[in-house]
Amino acid sequence: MGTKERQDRERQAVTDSILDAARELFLVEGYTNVSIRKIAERVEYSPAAIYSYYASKDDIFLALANEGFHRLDASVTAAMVPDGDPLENVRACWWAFYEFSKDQPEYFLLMFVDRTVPRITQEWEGFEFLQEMLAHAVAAIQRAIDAGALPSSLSPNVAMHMLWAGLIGPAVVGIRHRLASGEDYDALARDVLNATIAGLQAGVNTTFVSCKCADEGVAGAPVPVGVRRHES
Amino acid sequence: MGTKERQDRERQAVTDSILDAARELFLVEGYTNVSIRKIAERVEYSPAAIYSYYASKDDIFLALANEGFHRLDASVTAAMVPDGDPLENVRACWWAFYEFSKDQPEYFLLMFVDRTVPRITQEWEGFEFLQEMLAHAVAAIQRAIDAGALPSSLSPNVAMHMLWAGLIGPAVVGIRHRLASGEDYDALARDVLNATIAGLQAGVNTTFVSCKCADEGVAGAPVPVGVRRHES
DNA sequence: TTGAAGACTGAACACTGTTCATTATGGGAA
DNA sequence: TTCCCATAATGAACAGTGTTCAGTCTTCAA
Repeated sequence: MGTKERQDRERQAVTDSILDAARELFLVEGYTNVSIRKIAERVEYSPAAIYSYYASKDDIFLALANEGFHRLDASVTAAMVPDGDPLENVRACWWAFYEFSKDQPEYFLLMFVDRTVPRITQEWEGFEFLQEMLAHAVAAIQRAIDAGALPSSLSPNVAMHMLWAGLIGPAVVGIRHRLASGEDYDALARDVLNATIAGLQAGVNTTFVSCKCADEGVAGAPVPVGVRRHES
Repeated sequence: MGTKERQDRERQAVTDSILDAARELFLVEGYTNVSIRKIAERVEYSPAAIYSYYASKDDIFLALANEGFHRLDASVTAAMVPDGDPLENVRACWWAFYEFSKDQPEYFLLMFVDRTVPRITQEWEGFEFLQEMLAHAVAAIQRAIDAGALPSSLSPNVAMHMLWAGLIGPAVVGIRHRLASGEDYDALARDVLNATIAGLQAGVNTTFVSCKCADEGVAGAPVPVGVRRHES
C-alpha cells in the first residue's frame, strides 16, 4: 500500500507550501511584520494548523536560514575559478558573499544580523554542511598563502573571520540604505574588501585566535560562522 | 505666581522618570522586550498616562537615541588625544566607535542597523550635530594624511566611510553573538580595524566617491552617517 | 462496519501598542 | 467660599501578536 507514502508526500507538500508562503512574506515584509496568522491565511489553513508542521515561528525562521546557507554556498562556490589566480579567487569568494547580501537580503539578515534565535545554537541541522562551507573559504585563503600572495605568517582561519566580519558592515549599510541617495554601495564594499586584503598582504599583526580549532590545517574544522554555540 | 513653573517642573520630572525607566529597561532587556506597560509599571502610572508624555514607544526610543548620538560623540572625542600621534588618534577614534557598539548596543542598532524607526529619516533633530561629529572624524584622518601617516592620494572622506562601514560588521557580530562562545570579539574588531588602516597606508586604490560633497576639504559637509535620506 | 490515528479548527490565553470616554484633581475667578 | 474649567490620570477597550488545547472531522486498516 502506497498510502503511507502518499500521506508523507502530502504532508511534505503542506510543509513546503508553508515555507514558500513564509519565504515570500519574509522577503517582502520582513520577519517581525509577518505573523503566523498571515502565513496561515496564505496557505489557507488555520493558524493552529501551522503548529503541527513547525513547532514555532522560530522553527520556520531556522528552516529558511538553512536554505539561505545552501544558497550562499552555491554563490560562493560558483564565484571561484578552479586553477585561477589564488588571490583573485579569495577576492571573488568574498565579493560573492557581498553580492549574496544584495541578492538575498532577507536571508543575509536572517543569518548574520537579525535578532538572535537562541535555539540556533544546538539544533542547527546544517551544522556539518556549514563547517564544510567554511573549510572551503579557509582553503581558498590557504592556497593564496601557498602561492605567496598572502604572508605565510597569516592564519587562514583568522583571515577568514576578518574578511567575513569586515564585509558584513558594507552589506548592512547597503541593505539598510544608510548612505545618501546616489552613493555607490558597491564601490564602498569593494574598497573595504580591497583595503582589508591589502592590509593582510602588508602583514598586519592579528590578535584574534579561533579557539575551537586554532590552525591545525584545513582539516581542522573552522568555527561556525553565523552560529552561536552557547548563550552567554 | 510660581504655580505654572512648578507644574512645568513636575511634568518634566515625570517625563524624565519615564525616560530613566525606559533607558534602564531597554539596556537590560532590549527594545522589543520592553512594553509600555512595563515602563508604566516602573514609574507607577497607568500605560495610558505614558502617552500624554510621549506620543509613541518610538518617540521614547528616539529621545534615547538622541542621547546616544551625543554619547557617541563624547566617547569619540574623549578617545582622541590633542596633539597626539595623528594615526593613533584615528585608530582610537574608530576603536571608540566599536566600543560604543558594546556599551550601547541598542543605540548602535537603531542608528546603524535597524530599519524599525522610519521617522528617524526626516525628523532627526541632531542632524547638524551629526554632520559636525562626522566632520571631526574626517578632520582626524586629514591630520594623519598631513602628517604623512596616510597617503596624500587618499580622500579622508572616503577613508571615513570605509572605516565606518568596515567596523559595523565586527560590531554587529559582537552584539548578535555570531561567534562561538569563548571567541574574542574585541580581537576580531581590532584586527579588522588594523587591517583596514594598514590597507589604507599601503595605498589601496579606492573607487568610492561621496557624491554630496566629494572632497572640497573638511568644510564640505560629509554625508550623514546612519541617516537614511530616502526610503527606496 | 468499526475503531483508531491523524489532521484540522475555533476558542481561548496572555501578551503587545494605542485610543478614548470618563473621572478626579487642583488652581483661578467671582 | 463657591464655582468652573483645564489638565492629569485612569479603566476599558480595540486590534494585533505567538501559542495551546479540547474537540471535531476525515481517512484508512482491520
